[in-house]
Order: sequence, then structure tokens, then C-alpha cells
Amino acid sequence: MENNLTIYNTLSRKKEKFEPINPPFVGMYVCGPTVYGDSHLGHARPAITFDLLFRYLKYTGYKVRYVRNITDVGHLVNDADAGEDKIAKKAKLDQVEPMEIVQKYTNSYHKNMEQLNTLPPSIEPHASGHIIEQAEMVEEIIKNGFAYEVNGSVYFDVAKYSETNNYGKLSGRVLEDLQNNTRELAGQSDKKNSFDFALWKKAEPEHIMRWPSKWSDGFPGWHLECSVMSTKYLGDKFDIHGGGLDLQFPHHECEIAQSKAAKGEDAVKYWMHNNLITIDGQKMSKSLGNFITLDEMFSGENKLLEQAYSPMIVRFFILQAHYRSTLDFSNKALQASEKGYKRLMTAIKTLNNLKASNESSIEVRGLKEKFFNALNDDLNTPILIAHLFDGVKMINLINSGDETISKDDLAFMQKLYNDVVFEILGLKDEEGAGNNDEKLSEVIELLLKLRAEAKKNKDFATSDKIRDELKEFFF
RNA sequence: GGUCACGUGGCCGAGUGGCUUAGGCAACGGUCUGCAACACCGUGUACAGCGGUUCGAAUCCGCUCGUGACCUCCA
Repeated sequence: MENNLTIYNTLSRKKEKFEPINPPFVGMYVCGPTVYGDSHLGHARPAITFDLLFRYLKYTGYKVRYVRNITDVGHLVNDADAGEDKIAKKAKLDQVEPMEIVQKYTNSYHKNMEQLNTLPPSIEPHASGHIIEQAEMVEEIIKNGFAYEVNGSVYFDVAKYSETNNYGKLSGRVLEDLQNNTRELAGQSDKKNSFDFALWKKAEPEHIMRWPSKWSDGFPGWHLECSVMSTKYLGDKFDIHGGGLDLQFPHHECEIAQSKAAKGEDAVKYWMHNNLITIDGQKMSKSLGNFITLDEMFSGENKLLEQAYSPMIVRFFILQAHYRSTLDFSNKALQASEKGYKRLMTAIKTLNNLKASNESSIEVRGLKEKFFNALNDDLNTPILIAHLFDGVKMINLINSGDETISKDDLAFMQKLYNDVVFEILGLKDEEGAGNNDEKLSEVIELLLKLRAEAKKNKDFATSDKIRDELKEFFF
């Protein structure tokens, strides 16, 4: 499969040519959500970034298996050693079964992701469905001498691992620094070193989510599920592992260590990290409480929001920034995206109705190369979108009669825009007030037709009435 | 405190040595329109500060200031 894609590999801190291990197949694993709350704007970013990559690789012709997990075994609320299960905590509050929480928020995550027009992953494994495999990996790691058991819990021995491996190579951390800087946690710790991390945790009596194992009734460590489920479905070596920048350390660093300790070789070829969405320059996150849920974005029901922003506006907003840059949320920025997005959609409609001439007075073929060069440069969607607007200008000039386009060139443009905007960028036209009620939009069409007729007959009273009343209903 | 990023015009946001006046939004001027909205065309302002390297730096190096991320569950 031919491609000129380069992607930034966090491991090497450089852009590298993308060469699959096993073409035409591509294996891609992305860290999914912990399902204990509504998904927020921050969740949209990796979902859209890697949806774009998924779409583009498929468009190029690769057979892509995209795995994105659901974390539902409940990780700890606060610190590693003496916390409460996050999901169990929420369950107690709501007086429901933990798995009910899991189901509820998995459903809402799916709904939001569909609204954002992200394609469902090929496989969406749940951590709770892979307890046995996780226990097996713990055993492998113990057998290979990189883990130790204390009081029913099993910890990864980072110091031992570091004798023969470079712990910290992904995040650029140095073990000595970690030793000096890791905060002393309150309470006793069974760990040999503060930087060791749990592979299996013995559950305290009040801990609801628990599974039996040879070490204790407990639950798997937080980094283990990704190591296990990625290699289970993509093989011991696979192409791409993605996730948010905040997962780089310790989560992904630990994954690397676990996989290497268990299998003897690195599992991942390209590590990709999307940057965070900020609000007033600060990271938007659950712990800071400054997040806006996607449902709120779409409905406008949040104090920070001046209006509702439809899923495609959010998608376009995110695509207008490069995935490795921070993206600052503001109403102004969203509103700008809304206008830009509508302008693009209008132009595409115009393009589809354009009349061809005998020959083209402008050069349109060069656009394609510009579009794909941008995409190939580490998915530089802001540049791609800038070039899309170059084409928008051409389309409008042709439409106004200032330029002409040949039949072949027109067909070329139509296919190009359709492929790039809808298939690859995953945008879609949301006309009809975001309602997919076809009957309703037909009725509106009818009203608009009536208004046009009234205007034609200089019956402005009627036409203005239709306009104003429709406005009342937000159209 | 340690490690690592970043600082571009009114706002968002690309660009990493020499014509990209990137692009979007806003602003301004115009076209269209019964008025308006929409749509379309055209126009301006920039590279945090200081110093250095270079024929030439927004782009490389150093320092200063500012902001942020990670070091603890987090996308």
C-alpha cells in the first residue's frame, strides 16, 4: 500500500514515515474512557483525532483494526495505595450496582461519539471482561522476575526492570529524578520503591468490585488492561498506540514496561499523543471541575456557554487545531468555527450545483496535492482546512461567473471535496436544525417556498411574517 | 522543587532561516436584497522582551519574563 504519511512518534520525538509492520494490515489501539461520568469536551479530542487517522488509513486502502477500550473495573479515586474504587464510589452515591453505572455511561459515551460522527472502533473490549488475561500477564511478569507479591498485592519492580531496560524512555523521565521527586504517600506502602506500580491490588473489605485470584480477592492494576487487551487483539507487536498527553506518564510508560517484562519485546511501534483542551489556559478535566460535558455543548446548558454548539461545530473546531497543540475553549472561538463550518458546507452545496463550461479558467487540480500533503504531514488538519478554503474561493468565483470550470475538472473537484471533507475529516452536513426529522424539514421547505412566492408577489407582510415566526422556532 | 512544552496581528490558529501578505472569525469597504439576515468580492494589523549566530531569523543559540503540562485518577 502506497502512502506518504508521516506521524510524530512520541518515542523518538520526531516525525517518522509511517510503515506498517504487516501491510496491508494496521493495528491501532487507543485508550478509551473510564466510564463513571458523562463524557466531556476533553474526550472528544482523542476520539476525533484517532477517528481521523482511522478514516484516513482506511481511505488509503489499509485494513485497519481499531481497538479502543472501556475502562470499567474501577480504578482508584485518589492515590495509588489507599483509595476507593472510582466506579464503586459513584455507585454508592447513586444507590445502584457498579455495573449499572458502567452501562449508563458507556451508553452515553457511545451516543456522544456517534453524534460527533466518529466511526465505532473495530473492537471495544471491556477491562472487566479480561480479568483472566490480566491475571495471566501478572503471572508472566512475576515468572520473568519483574514483579513481587506483598500481602496479596503484586507490584511491578521498576528498579529491577531498569537494570536491563530504559524505564522512562517514552516520557523522558529519569529514574533517579523519580526517586527524588515522587511524593511520599500517606499511610504505609507495601511497595519496595515509591515508583513501583500495582499489577494486582488486594481489595479492602468495603471494595465492591473484586475478582478472585491466586494472590487475593482484588482487582487488576490500572495500567494492565491496556497492555493485555492491545496485544490480545492486535498481536505482541502492533503499529499505533494513541491516547491523551496526560496518559503519557505514568500510564503509557507503565504499559511499555509491563509488555516488555511479559513478552520480552516492545509492543508498540508508533506512540501518538493528542494534546489537551484548555479553558482559560487551564486543562479541562474532571478533577479540576472546569469541564463542559458534550451533552451540555450540544444543548448549550452550561453557565460557560453562550449558546449551543452542534456536534459538527465541535468537530470542526477540534480539527482546526493541530492535534499536538493545546486548544483553548472559548465561545468566541467556537462561534468562529461555526461560521467557518457553515461557509464550507454552503460552498460544497454550491459545488454540487455548479455548471460546467468548455474549459477551466482556473487551476483546480493542484488542490488535491496540497490537501494530501497537509494530511501526510502528521495529520495537519489546520493546513488542510486552510487549503479547503482556497478551493471555496474558487467555487464561489465560478458560481458568480467570474471564473469557469470544465466538466472534468468539476467532477474532479466534487469527488475531491466529498472524499476529503466527508470521508476523511468525517464532517457531515447538519442542515435541518440538527433534527433528522425528515417530515419536519419538508414542512419547513414548504414554508420557505411560500415565503419566496409571497416575496415574488410583493406581499412583504406575509413573507416577513413567515420569516419572523420561523425565527421564533429557531430556524 | 524536578522534568518537559509553549508564548504569532482584536480573537482562534498554521508556519521553523530568505515571496506562505497561511486559513477561519471579527472589523472596515463594496455586491446582492423591498428591508434585514444569509451569501459573495476586496482591505489592514503579528511574530513576549533582550542579546547572539548569520549576508539574512517569527524560525537557530543564550538569558529574562509569562503561561501551561506531567511528577496523583484523568482524554
